[in-house]
Amino acid sequence: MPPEPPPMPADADSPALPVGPAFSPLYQQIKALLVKSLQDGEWKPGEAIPSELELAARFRVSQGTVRKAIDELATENLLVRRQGKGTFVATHAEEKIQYRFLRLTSDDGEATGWERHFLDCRRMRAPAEVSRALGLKAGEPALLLRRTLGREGVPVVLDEIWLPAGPFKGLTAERLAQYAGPMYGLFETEFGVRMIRAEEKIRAVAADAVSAGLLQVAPGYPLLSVERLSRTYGDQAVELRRGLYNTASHYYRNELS
Amino acid sequence: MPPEPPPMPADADSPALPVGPAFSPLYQQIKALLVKSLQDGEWKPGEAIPSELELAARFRVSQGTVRKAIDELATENLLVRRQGKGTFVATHAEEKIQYRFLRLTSDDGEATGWERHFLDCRRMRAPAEVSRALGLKAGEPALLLRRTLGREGVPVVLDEIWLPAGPFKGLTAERLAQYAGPMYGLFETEFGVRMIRAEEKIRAVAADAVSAGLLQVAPGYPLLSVERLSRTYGDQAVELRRGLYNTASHYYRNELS
DNA sequence: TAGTGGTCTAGACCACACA
DNA sequence: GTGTGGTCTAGACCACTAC
Repeated sequence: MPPEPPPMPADADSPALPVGPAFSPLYQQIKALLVKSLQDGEWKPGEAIPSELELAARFRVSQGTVRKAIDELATENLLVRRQGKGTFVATHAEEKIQYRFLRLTSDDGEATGWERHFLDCRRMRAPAEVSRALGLKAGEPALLLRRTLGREGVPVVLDEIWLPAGPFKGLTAERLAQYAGPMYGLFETEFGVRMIRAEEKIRAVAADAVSAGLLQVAPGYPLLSVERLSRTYGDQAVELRRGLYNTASHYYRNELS
Repeated sequence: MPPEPPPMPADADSPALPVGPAFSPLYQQIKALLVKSLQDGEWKPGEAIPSELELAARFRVSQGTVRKAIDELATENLLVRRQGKGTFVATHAEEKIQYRFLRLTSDDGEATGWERHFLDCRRMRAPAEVSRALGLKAGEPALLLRRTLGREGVPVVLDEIWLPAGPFKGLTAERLAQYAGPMYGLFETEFGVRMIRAEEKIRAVAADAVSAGLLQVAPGYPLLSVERLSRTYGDQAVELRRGLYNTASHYYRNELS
């Protein structure tokens, strides 16, 4: 559906409304069309999208307009540009930097990978708070997954992960254990769910008995509580996760500007 | 100093070096010139910089090239664009959103301001760790400032702030107390030090006796420890701060993508 | 050599703010 | 109305990658 060649504001259909004119630049419309193609699976994670000139021809706009749309999608990490090669759909699998969303760094800047250990994966009724966050209907089932991440035999992270049962039908701890690479990579390739962005709420809490046992610390030990709500295209929430981090030899890094 | 009008790569001066050609796009050079003008104080925080056309004429490049340079500085929060009005130097003072770098949010989304209380401001020899972070020479003096931020009479944040004594000569707790607005605003207007970006390292810790007293919690209570290194132009570190946050009814928010 | 993204230009017109 | 930033176009050339 090519938009009108002359860049006109979407014309007001109702003359005396108090709301704004809802003007939308062409490149924003192109951007929305690109997101729709991503959402519809026209291009899959890791694949190249058509070249800028092809897209310009398809949408009947100039290359510069397509470029601006892609630029924004690239800064939002939906796309990745590679000079001389093309523009690619971002992916959590096959990435050099694994665990794109995990902001935990070791005090000594070592780069060894994480030792993963899946505890269990149960299907159950979601608590009201989880249902609300994930937009589930009352009584709709969810999956509760627990796992740890460790370094040199010592557990550092304990994650409790809530997922809507529908899109993740067939997910088991065994399946996760045998998949090499980050969890979000498996979600992409096996369930077609792509994590685009997330919000985290961070607090300091005292370890309860269960968490203390799993993280090998004393009850009451201060832990970082990281509550993450992850979203896919269209800002739809698809994961609620609560991580407990032992920050004795790791820290959560953040950059401000 | 206008760069060469023909956009040529800075020509290789050493033919057989294994290093790259150090090609730098024109708009990056313009960007560097703009940063230099900011650093030299040609335009002060809150002021407007010249229009894009003026800058294009000054640097002998097209408006589009200036635009791209400004775009990047705007996304880095060094400049703020306001359609129809101009482009302005970012400031911590006179901002609608005060405390630009404080990522602490109340559980109920209330927007009441912070109650500030300055405890003391002492000039002293900086510990080695602080000297290293701030790039001070051995024995060079520093200021140690302590303060709390509270809501409804309850302290929530305890900050311990290290500053190089030189640039902040004359800073006292009294002066801070009588200044309305965020501390970084005063740093800008009174000392010409502008905080541009910062890195934070976040951990969970147990309250020690002193902190517990000041934050009105029991010793051992879990607190969020936020260590912030703030930088000014040229990535020079100018502040090392350690905040202890009571996250009983507040959380540190972060967005991932 | 061909194809991709990256840079740069020049000019037109639009949306917004302010006097 | 004038000046500002914002959008859009068309075309040229450069840098990088792969064949």
